[in-house]
Amino acid sequence: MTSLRLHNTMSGRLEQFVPIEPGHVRMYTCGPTVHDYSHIGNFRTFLFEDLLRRVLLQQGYRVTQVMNLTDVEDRIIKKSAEHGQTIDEFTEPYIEAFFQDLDTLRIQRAEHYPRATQHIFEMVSLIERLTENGHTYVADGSTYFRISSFPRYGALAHLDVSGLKAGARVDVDEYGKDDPRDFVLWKARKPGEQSWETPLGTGRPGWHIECSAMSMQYLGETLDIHAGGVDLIFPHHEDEIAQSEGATGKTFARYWLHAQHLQDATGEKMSKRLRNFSTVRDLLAEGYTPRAIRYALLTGAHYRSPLAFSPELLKAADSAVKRLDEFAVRLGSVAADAEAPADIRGRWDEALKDDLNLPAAVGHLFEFIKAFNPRLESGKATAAERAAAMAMLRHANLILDVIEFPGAVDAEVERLIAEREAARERRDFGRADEIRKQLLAMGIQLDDTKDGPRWKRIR
RNA sequence: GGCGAGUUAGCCAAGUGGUAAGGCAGAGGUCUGCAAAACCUCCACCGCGGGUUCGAAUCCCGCACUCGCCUCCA
Repeated sequence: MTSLRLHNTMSGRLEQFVPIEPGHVRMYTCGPTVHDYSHIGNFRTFLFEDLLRRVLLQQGYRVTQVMNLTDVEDRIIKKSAEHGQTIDEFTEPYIEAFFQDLDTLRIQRAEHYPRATQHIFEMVSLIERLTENGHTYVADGSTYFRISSFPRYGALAHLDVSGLKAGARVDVDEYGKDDPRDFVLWKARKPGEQSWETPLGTGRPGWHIECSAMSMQYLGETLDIHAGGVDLIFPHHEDEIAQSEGATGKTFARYWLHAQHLQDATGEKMSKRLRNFSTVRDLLAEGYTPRAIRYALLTGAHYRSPLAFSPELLKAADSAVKRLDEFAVRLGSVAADAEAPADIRGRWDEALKDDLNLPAAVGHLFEFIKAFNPRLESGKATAAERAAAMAMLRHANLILDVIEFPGAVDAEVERLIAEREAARERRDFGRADEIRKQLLAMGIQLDDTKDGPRWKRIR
């Protein structure tokens, strides 16, 4: 029995996970910028966070998760203006779509989904604290964070920021920073932009400050876990650390977890800019099932490895998921109160506790199924063994959430199957085939086995 | 240029010292009125070259290639 180990970006290694408050995990997960539909690359990260959440819950922790909705930001300002809409009018459909997609992929809801626009005051307060601590300066009506006032800057990304001088890749600033590496906390209003009147002046918050302000409001000044995609490590999370710790003097987050990117089939990062992405909606329209998408993104690779997304991956996922369904069907109806076999359950749990190694866990699960099948086939499996196997399947499904277990017996279906068996008995195969077709139309696939007919729902 | 990750079968992928999990696809087989499904079996010289070791996919050195970050980005 070992405890949960997680890879901490800050240390660059696996660490035992121990929350500040025993039994309770406070975690902050960076959410979507709602200027468009999130693509499946975004959802890979959200699925990784769902995996993390479920494993923590299964470990017996109470979890308080916060996921922000970034609803004020350059692209949103620009697009809403183009559409002649307020920020809220513009973002609302995308926020709705985001929650729909979460449901489609069976991603568990976080406890809080704070919106940036509803926490302007908290952000302003935080900036004021930073000013009191001497970390800020004002230029052209905008407030900036002075990197040089925070020596630890660069620790998370393991970047030597002294080399990050104004050079090839550091943007020529549009507002007038003292040092190109500094980042904006509060942006002065520009003509035509939606803005807020605050003690800092009329304007809007910079991108990074919302996460610091909202995480602290809902979770306190030190978080157990902060998670997101790898691309957020720098500068976003680095800036969050500077802002938060610059204000509080306390460690901002104890464990930093980052999911690797989803790539397109050619191995390039999936991104809005490259236009090489699909949305959940696209894939559904192409006929892929939600659970195939979920399974593919969740088990296709360990969360810290890049994953190349392709139709083959989805098809493989679809087949694998159906094989899990099939196993459940073959187990038949069993007692519901059984316990999973200790060995397979142990291997499954151990894999997950080893930095959420779901691909390995799934490997163990299929190994178990493979070994169990011959016993089912030969009829040697006892009722107790079948019940235990079913318990294992249900245990795994607490994480996977893709298996469709056989439903309750349907009287009409049973009647038709009996009628078909009678027809087959008298060798009236025309009638038998007719009934099989009728059942198929009802979404029931009938398979004849040597132990008699077996049916399952499809779709 | 700096930092980091990676290179395992047709595809995806686990595996950090004891002679390669698993999934998908493929081939063969069993079953079957037909069909479908299911089940079984088979399918890897672990990027290349050195080295350490009784023993290396796993450790060390070198090389090649890929990807990411260093700028908005899950």
